Amino acid sequence: MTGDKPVTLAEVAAQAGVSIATASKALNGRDQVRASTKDRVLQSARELGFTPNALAKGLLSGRSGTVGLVTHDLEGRFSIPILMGVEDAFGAEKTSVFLTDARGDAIRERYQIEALLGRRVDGIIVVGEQTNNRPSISAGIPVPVVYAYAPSDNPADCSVAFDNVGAGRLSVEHLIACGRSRIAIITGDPTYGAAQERAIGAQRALDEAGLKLVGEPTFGTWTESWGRGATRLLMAQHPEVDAILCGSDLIARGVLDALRERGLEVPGDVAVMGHDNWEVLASGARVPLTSVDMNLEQLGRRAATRLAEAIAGNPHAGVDLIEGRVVTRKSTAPLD
Amino acid sequence: MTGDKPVTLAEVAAQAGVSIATASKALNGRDQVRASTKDRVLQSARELGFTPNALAKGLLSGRSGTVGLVTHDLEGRFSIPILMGVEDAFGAEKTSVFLTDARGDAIRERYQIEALLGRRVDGIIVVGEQTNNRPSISAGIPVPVVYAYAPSDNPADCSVAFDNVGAGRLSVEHLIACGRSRIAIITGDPTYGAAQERAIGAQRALDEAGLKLVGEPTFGTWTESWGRGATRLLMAQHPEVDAILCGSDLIARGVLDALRERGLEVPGDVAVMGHDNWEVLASGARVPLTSVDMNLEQLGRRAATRLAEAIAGNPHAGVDLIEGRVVTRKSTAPLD
DNA sequence: CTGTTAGCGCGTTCAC
DNA sequence: GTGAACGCGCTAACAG
Repeated sequence: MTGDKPVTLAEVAAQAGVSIATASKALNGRDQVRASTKDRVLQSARELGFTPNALAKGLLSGRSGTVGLVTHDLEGRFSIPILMGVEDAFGAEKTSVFLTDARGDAIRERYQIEALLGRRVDGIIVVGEQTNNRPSISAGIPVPVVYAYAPSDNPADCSVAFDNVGAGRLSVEHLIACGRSRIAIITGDPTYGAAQERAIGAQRALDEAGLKLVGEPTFGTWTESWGRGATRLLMAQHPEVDAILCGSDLIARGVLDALRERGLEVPGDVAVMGHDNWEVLASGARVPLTSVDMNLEQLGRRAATRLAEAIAGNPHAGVDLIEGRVVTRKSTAPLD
Repeated sequence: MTGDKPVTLAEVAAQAGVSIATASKALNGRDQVRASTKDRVLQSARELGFTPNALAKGLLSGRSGTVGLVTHDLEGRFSIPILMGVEDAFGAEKTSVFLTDARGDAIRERYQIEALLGRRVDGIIVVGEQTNNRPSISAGIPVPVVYAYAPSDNPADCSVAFDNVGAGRLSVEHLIACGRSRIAIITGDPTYGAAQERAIGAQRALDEAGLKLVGEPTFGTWTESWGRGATRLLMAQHPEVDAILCGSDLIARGVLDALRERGLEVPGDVAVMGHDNWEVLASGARVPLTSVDMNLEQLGRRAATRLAEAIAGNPHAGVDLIEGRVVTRKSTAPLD
C-alpha cells in the first residue's frame, strides 16, 4: 500500500551513525560490536521497519533458503496433508516453499523444475499422485530431490512413501482383535499399487492367524457405487462374512449403505473398515467408520526433514516407509 | 545430485568468447548483437546448461517475480481450488508462488508475512477460511495485497469473494424452473455469513416469484447428521414440501438419506439441491445431487489477475464477486 | 571494536 | 556491434 521502497541496511547504518558493516554485524548478533552500538542499530532498524533482503543474502551465500514443491494432485486430498507437513516442517522462518502443480504432465513438471532452479531453490520435493513408483528426475538436477508418496523408481534416490502392505496387515489385525474371522476385501482400482499391496498385507496377516480370506479380494473403482454393488454380490455369495475390509472410506460408505439396505447390523452382523480416515466421511457415516489414517502430514514432515538433511550434506538413499494407524470408531466395535 | 555449482553468465560469455554484457544482450534477445554472435552465445549457454539466476535479477530490478499466498485453511477443500487458480494464473513462468499456512492464527499470519516481505515478494494474496469479512492487513505492507474468499473489512482494499446472495437466488430459480413451489431451506452454522446470505438470496428470489418459503430456514451445523435430523423435523411439520435447498452437499447427503428412509422419492416427491459441488459427494450420492459450484478456481485466477494488475501499478479497490453456477444432476430433474 | 574493500550474478548505461 | 564499469543489498575478510 505504502509505495515506499524497502529500507536498506545502508539507511539503517546512516540513521545509527555507523558503517554498513557494523550495522550488519549488530543485526546478525556478531559479538564484535559494543553493546551500546548494537542497541543503537537495532533501534534504528526497528524505527525504519528494516527487513533484511533475503535475495541479496542468497546471492551472496549461494543458498536461497527456499525449496520447491512439485505436486501432481493439488486437487486431491492426498497431496494437501503432505503439503501441510512439509510447510510445517520448514516453518517459513528459515525456509520458504514454492508451490507448483504439474498436474500429471511430465513436460510441465520439467518446465516447472527449470523455473525453480532458476530461482535457485536449495532442494525439491516431488509429490506423486499415486503410490506407484514414478520415474526419477534427479539426473541433471543440481540440488537434492526427495520423492514423497510416490517413490522414485531409482533406489539411489531418497523417497518417503506410505507402507501399504503394513496397512493391510494392521487392518486385518484390528478386525481379528475385534473377534472377526470371516473377512472379505472390497477395494479399488487394481492398477493402483496401493490396492494390491494392501491386499497382500491383509493376506499375510490372515495367513499368520491361520485364517482364510472369504472369497477373493474384489477390485473395482474408488467409488461409493462400487462399494454398494460389490457388497450385494459378496453377501449373495458369502453370507457368512462377518467383516469387510474396504480400500477406501468412500467404498466403505457404499458398503455400509448396502448392508443397511439388506437389513444387516454394523458392527453386530458385519464389521466394516475403511481406509484414508477421511474425517468428514468417516465420522459422518450412519455408523461412524473405523479407518486407517495414513499419517500423511508425518509423511510430509519426514520428506522435509530428509530434504533438509540432504541440503546440509547428508543425503539419504532408499525409501522411508511411513506407518499408518487405525482410528477406531463404531463400525468395528468388538462383539460384546 | 551433480554437486556442480550453477553456471554463471560469465562462464557462458567466456566459452563464447564474448564479454558478459554481450552475452546478456544475446540471451535477452536485445537487437544490438550480430546474429552469428548471438547464436554462439545461445549455443554455449545450452551446452553449459546455463540457468539465469533469478535472485540476482531480482536484486537488480527490485522485483522478485514472486508472490506470497497466505492461507488459513489448507486442510479444507475451499482453499485448494483457489490456490490452483492462483497457481494457474501465474503460470510459474514469470511469477512463482510462495505458499504459507497461518492456520487461523493472526500472530502466525503476521510472522509469515514478515518472512515473505523479507523474500521481497511483489505482492500477497490472503485466502480466508470463511466468507465472513476479515481484518485488513494492508496497512504498513509495502506491496499490494489481495484478499480472496474472505473479503477485507476495509473497502479500500482489493478483495475477490463469492456471491452468496446470488447463489441463493440461482438455487431457488433453478428449483422453480424445475416446477417446485414449496421450498424449504436446511443450512449450516448461522454464524457463517455464507449461510445467512444464501438464505437471503433465496428469499428474494422467492419473493419475486410470488412464493413463500416453507417454514423458516433452519440453521445447524455443516454435517450429514444435521441434514438427517433437520429433515425429519421438517417433514413432520411440513409434509407438503416439494424441494429442499441445502447449505452444503454434506448436509444434502443427510437430507437424501432421511428422505429415503421415509420412503420419499427424489426427485419425484421432493427435489434436493446442495452447495459446493463437491464432486465425490454429489456424484456418488444415491440420487446424484444437483449443486452450486462456487467456481473457486476462477476466484483464484481473478485474485491473481487483480494482484498482477496492482503490481503493474493499476490497483483495484472494492470487492469482486464471483458468480456460482448450478450443476444439474438427477436430484432436481424436472417433473415429467 | 569499527570502517574499508571486495565481491555474489546480472542488466544497464556509456564509451569504444 | 561490443566491452568496461557501475550498482542492486548484503556479508566476509581484512585494516585501522
